[in-house]
Amino acid sequence: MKQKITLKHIARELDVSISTVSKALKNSEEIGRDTKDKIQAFARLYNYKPNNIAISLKNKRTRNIGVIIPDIVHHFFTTVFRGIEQFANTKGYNVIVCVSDESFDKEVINMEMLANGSIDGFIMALAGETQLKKDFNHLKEVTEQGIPLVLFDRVTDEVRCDKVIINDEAAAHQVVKKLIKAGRKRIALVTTEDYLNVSANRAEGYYRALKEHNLPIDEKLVLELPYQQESETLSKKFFEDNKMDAVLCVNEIFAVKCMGIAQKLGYRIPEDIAFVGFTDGILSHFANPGLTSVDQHGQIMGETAAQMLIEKIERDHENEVEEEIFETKIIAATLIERASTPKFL
Amino acid sequence: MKQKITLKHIARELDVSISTVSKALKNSEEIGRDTKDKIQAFARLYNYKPNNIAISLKNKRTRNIGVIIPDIVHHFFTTVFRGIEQFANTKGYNVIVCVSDESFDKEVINMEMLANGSIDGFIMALAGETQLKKDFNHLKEVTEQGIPLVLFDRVTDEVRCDKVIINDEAAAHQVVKKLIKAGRKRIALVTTEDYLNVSANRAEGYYRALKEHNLPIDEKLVLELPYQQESETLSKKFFEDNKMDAVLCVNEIFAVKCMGIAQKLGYRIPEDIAFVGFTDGILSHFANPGLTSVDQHGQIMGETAAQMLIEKIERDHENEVEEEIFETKIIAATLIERASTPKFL
DNA sequence: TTGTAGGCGTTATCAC
DNA sequence: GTGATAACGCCTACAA
Repeated sequence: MKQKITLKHIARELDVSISTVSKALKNSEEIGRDTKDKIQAFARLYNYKPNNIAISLKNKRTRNIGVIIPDIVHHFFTTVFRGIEQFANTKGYNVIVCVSDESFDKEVINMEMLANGSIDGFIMALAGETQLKKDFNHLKEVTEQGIPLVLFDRVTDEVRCDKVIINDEAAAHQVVKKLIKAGRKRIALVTTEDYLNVSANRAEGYYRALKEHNLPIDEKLVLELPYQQESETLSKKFFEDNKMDAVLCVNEIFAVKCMGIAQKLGYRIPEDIAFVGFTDGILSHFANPGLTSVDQHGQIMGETAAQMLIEKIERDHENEVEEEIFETKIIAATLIERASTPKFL
Repeated sequence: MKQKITLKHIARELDVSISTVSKALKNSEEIGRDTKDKIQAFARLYNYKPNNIAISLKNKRTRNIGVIIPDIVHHFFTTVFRGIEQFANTKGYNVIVCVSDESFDKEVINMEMLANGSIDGFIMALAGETQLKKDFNHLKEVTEQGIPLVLFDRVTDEVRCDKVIINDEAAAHQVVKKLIKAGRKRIALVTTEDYLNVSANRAEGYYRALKEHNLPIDEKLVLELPYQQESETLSKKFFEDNKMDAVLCVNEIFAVKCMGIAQKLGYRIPEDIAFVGFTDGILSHFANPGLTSVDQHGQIMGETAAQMLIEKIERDHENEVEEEIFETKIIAATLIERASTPKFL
């Protein structure tokens, strides 16, 4: 087992000082040709690589970015993560991921852990519990310490930091409008409890479109399902009890489930009922019929977040002074049309 | 912006030495009650937290584990990752993820990057390109440096290290046997190019079952699809040109695609053709009909890998000496039966 | 051209 | 009881 070699080892072997070695390996002009050659050859031979930790300590920067997301087994977050990872990598950053599991406590613990020097900045989407609790002190502490933070998707107005979101409200609004123009009149909404800001925004877009077209708002056509739990009976009852000709779901899982139920009840899709989901993932793609779905461009969101974060990190590192300017970037969602809706114009 | 406070700051403020502060915060018996109280109170007030990087440098351990996987937007890997992350977290470890994107070069770069002090050990699944190239020097170097390594799923015999795999061969064998017992005679296999060891193993199980039951092996019933690429035409032709009554696919995406094609061609599932996939993910669950699928227990695999790795890390850290004993743990896959197959006994 | 010294933040050993 | 010192591995301003 050949241990990692350090500057000290090289210095001892070659009988020079540590700083000479350090400079030689940086090809400094200060050092003489022969010594440089000798040292560089030796370093190559023993495959010397500087120790990241030591450099981090010295430079007070780790080139790690911390990502905290509610769930990793979830297409959207996974996609965002890929965007973050890819962009970060091109800039020489590594990514440390922690999963909050929708739990406030885990989010806090993970943040504190990483904030003690492990990372140069955070990218995160709030846990459901955090949004419910509306307690953002852990975020505020981190930003007060001068650690850059970028929130995406699940964000809050109560923390001053950079944000990346999609235009949920507008996307939902546009979808419903298209459904109305296609002649649908009884349009249902299947959503989660509304403490998730994204669901709330999508619901608003839904309501706005109905109002604009003078369609009655029928609360019976709005179904709230528990987030990430089976609830077959609730949804079944919903479709048995109500007549509708279109359904907007705030995620693709709800959409695919509901399509299945509707199909079992004998409805034809999209002739009798049209379906639209959010999160254009693998399910939408392979559903039968294919599910028309709002693509949230997770990867772009991730890249954008990573870019904003890294820019801030590097700016902080150069200028001591810091004018606190925060941006919120909005990614435009796009509708992917498939067979679960009639052709829109 | 209140900067992070260090031992030094506390020492200066309270006019004691750094080592006194360090000891006081560890509640050392050496330090007097009053000084301890004073220091602890001050530390709490200013929310002192030791700097992870400094501790890492001192202790030569980071409490980070490096995970390198071919793809994160992939249900199986995601599930494994969740297992790793959860287990690691309970043991106080963080996880740094790098995605190799099936590329040999990226795998090498990422490994080298992390190996320079950023992590205490690796968990990884080999990139497709690496398996094709059969070049494992980067793995060998890392293990020679004494960094623990656990391979999972995509493993190789050429590297001596701990491994976690599922019994792919046996699982495929069992599935095919069940299909035969259910009266199926022309059983097809849809697989990837065979440099992916998992696909190769599954194919072997398939062949073995056929042989054991004296069924002819018809190479026309074996379809090799390019990994992760659309290939609608290839598969369509396959179903048009061949008669079969069952299909085993090495992943759920292939299975769902094929089911769709078969359905369009007018076959009833499972009456005319039964379908079984590997990777019991979201697609199998929501497919129509539900896809019978081999559950690879990704999460358990991840937990197991993390446990093996962390045990080795901690053992290494205590005993200087190291007897090189490597294990390969085999996770038993289980078959999740759904509507795409006839009821098995 | 090369080396010394100090520091990044922490801990452990040993001296006072 | 408390503090000085050295060390982890690296970098750099300054001396020689």
